[in-house]
Amino acid sequence: MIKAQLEIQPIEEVQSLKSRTYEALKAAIGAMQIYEAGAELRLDERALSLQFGVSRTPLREALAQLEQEGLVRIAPRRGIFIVRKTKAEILEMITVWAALESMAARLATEVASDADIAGLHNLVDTFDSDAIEEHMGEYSDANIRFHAAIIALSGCKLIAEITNGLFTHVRGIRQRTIFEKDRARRSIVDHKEIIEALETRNGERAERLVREHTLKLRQHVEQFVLLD
Amino acid sequence: MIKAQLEIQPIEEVQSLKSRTYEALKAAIGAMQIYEAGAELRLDERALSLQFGVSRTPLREALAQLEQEGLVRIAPRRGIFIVRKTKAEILEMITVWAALESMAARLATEVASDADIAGLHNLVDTFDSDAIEEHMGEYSDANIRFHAAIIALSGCKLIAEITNGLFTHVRGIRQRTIFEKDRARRSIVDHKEIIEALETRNGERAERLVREHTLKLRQHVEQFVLLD
DNA sequence: TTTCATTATATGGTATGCCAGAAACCACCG
DNA sequence: CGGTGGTTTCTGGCATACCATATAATGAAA
Repeated sequence: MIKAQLEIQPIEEVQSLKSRTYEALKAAIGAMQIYEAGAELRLDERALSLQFGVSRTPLREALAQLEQEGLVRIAPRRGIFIVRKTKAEILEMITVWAALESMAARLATEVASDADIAGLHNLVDTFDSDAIEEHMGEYSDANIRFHAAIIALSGCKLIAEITNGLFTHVRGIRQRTIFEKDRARRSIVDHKEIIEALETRNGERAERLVREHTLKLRQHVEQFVLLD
Repeated sequence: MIKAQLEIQPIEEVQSLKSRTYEALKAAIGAMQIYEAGAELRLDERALSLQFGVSRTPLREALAQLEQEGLVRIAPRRGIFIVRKTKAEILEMITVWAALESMAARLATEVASDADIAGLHNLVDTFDSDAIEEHMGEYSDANIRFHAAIIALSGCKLIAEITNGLFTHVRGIRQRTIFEKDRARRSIVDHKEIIEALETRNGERAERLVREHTLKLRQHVEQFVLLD
């Protein structure tokens, strides 16, 4: 079929330097191992301005946004510092995550289609075998995507937005978190139960399972992860 | 008891123009009836800069933060607009609120002191009488404070932070929301049940009651409040 | 040598000016 | 009278210069 229509391409929307700088900074901070001892947590406006090739004005606007988001702290005439979350704050984030994702699961039982729920199996069944410990990296990713999928199934954009924001902070911790073999295996069992609850449209149960699952993570972090 | 100690007052920390402008703008937007028909939603940088008596630079940084927070939308070379939340977005906010406050109630049963829980009675028992409809304004305030108190009792700063952020958006709606007589009365009954669940340290029940209570509000808004 | 005051410098805070794009306006032409 | 093209104006984006303060460096006095 020949297209007689003019190919309208979404116009090359060149974003503002502010937003591009914001994205770049956020990515850079995310990729940084800020919890390593001796990590350089200070940002230099002028140096960054040179590195990004933009003036200080859009850079500062981007920094103001990151400050609002809690990723950096701007100390007047002292410096700009990447924020290291305390363990207590991390635990609170996981708690909030538990609250939101469990609500998402409840919503999913009400609004998600059977097909969409069935799609969750792809993120779990793959790791059905006993050789979980050999695929820790992949499992970790699938784990993340599983939880993101439940949130997506709820159809609640706001929950997705907030948890995304939290993930930005927790991401750094996650890499330090070594999942013990039993945790990974138990996690898969949990996930299967969650899927079952969703499939049977059991909102109460889905909510409870998701909450308890995430609170297990909370307790694990509280007990075994060292910070500060 | 005479204080022999020097009274250390938190030094008059004159904040930056950026943060003061941020606060002022946020308050101004909050006080504005943005959902009135014909409300002026456009902000003019230069005009604001004159009104606040600051240059455009700190003003723009404040606006960047408000944009990050979702209160305004900055359209490049088009204008700066106060964001009007859609009804769907309001409903999502209430949903998130339900998730967070119910988790807060659960936490409160675990960590709050008996005395603090008992303090909740002050925010409910006052309106025990039948003449609720004559004190709608006060009840509305007490209602808000009741829910804020539960969140405070949880000890989770993050939940308080997020719900505060949501409140900024919902505040405008709240004034348009006319609580029917039955809703107010039923609300008080709910609150009493919630207090009882907290007092008996029944986490499951407290969580459920708070969730259902807030979801009632959600349904009410969905059904009766007109937006857009 | 240590300490404290002074000075220098570095760094974020703010003001200002210019630029580019979008919208409004207007005149010309069909 | 209506539409189209050009011009003006309005508005936010960005760069730059200067300012104020915190900190480092320095030197003089104890």
